[in-house]
Amino acid sequence: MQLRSPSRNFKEQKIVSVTRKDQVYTILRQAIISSQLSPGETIRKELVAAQLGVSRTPVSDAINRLADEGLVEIYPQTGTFVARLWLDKIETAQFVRVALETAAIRRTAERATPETIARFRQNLERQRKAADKQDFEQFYELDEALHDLICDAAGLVGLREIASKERSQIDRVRRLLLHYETRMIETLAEHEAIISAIADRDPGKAAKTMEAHIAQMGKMLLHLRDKRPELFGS
Amino acid sequence: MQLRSPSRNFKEQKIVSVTRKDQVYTILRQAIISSQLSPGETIRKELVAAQLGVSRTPVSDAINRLADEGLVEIYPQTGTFVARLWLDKIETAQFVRVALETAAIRRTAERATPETIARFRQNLERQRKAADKQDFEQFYELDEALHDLICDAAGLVGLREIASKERSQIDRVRRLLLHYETRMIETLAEHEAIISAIADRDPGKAAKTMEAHIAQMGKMLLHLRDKRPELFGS
DNA sequence: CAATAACATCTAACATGTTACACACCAACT
DNA sequence: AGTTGGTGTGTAACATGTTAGATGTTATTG
Repeated sequence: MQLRSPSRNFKEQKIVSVTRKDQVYTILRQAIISSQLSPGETIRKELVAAQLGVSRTPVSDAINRLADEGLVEIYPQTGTFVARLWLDKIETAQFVRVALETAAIRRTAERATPETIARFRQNLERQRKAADKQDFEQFYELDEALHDLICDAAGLVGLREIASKERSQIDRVRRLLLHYETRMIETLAEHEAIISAIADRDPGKAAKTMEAHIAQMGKMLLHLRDKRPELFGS
Repeated sequence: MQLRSPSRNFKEQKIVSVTRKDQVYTILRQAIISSQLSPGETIRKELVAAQLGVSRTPVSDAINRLADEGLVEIYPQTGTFVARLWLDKIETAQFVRVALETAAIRRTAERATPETIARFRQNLERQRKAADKQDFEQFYELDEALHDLICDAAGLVGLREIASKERSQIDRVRRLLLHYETRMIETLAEHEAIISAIADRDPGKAAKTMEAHIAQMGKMLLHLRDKRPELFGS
């Protein structure tokens, strides 16, 4: 009857309520990005619900969110599938990624403290070790951590989440291109260029490297499409 | 029993299935951005469902999506509210907007045909007329249409949707700042600068204008916060 | 009288039942 | 044989019932 005063009264800060749908979302997202679930594969909500011991509702909610993110394709009254790879969408995601990241780097370069840069370098150090050991999993974990660090260093609330979401397509593609083992070295070189650029306060330099890197990735994607066309759409 | 072959068989192109949740989403989003629903206001799912003649399910789905978009705040087991204005989040949204838009403009400038530019100018023409008539509604409609045109001209699939989503916060703020009637003229000037920059293939020029514009908007937001603090969070 | 604990109330989260529709399959017809 | 139309099946979309928890209020206790 009496409406509660609009939220001024309660916790202003976002409560990190981990609901079931959040958990399901996290699990499925991880499975998709890590390619445990392959592009094109059917997702059976009911089965997922049973396996996770929840009802269909939180599963549907999680999948809706993943559909927004472009990680699953929902065909009404027909089925839900792990999103296939669409070259044009990947291109767009690359574009958005570069746009956001160069802007973030520009901003970070202006305000990075020595401690921040030290943290970057520490991350790079560990990346190098992971690359030496050919530890893909560890490498990509550090890779994402570095991107998060850069976003955080830009000092913009919520930027990390936005960037992470827009990157999800690309994160997935990267995992699929893992076996092209030269990638890690190249990626590492790119990261070093980015960090140098920040240290030197010359972000334009980093952008150049990124562009070249992406062109390279495009080529490998075409190669992958020849080998495994079933992963691709269109 | 037999799983249908994973989607290779059916329509590859996105089916524009307008489900109820899509409709509810569109209606609510429009209401929020146009400030028919004020920041901080309570949203009663059940009431909305009754008013629209649907069940609670599509309403919940739509609201979840709006929460992802940052247009509503959901407090579990407590209530759902039209998102209040958070200056730091608006700052982030501005950052993302500028990053995406300058990148898009840069790309568009490289590939814009005379026809595309003519379409831009036609839009500007109509904006000027709307500004003369003080027709806010029409003006902002054209404004959004121009941004869409620029995104489309960049030739990247899905970029328009991404940009539009990330802009929603800002679109809402703009409407709230409508009464500062000088805005339309300023916005129009900004748009003219952008289009000139594209025509001259000098996107750097447009970025400068945008920055100034945003600084101006920040000042007005602080003013609004003094006058109507209930619209703001934090 | 202040602090606190029990309670009532309202809501989102969750569970489950129902419906409508897209697609596949097969039969009939040209 | 290729095309068309009817039918069955499985799924997402939708409806509705139930549960858990957050908050405001009131009672209780020191």
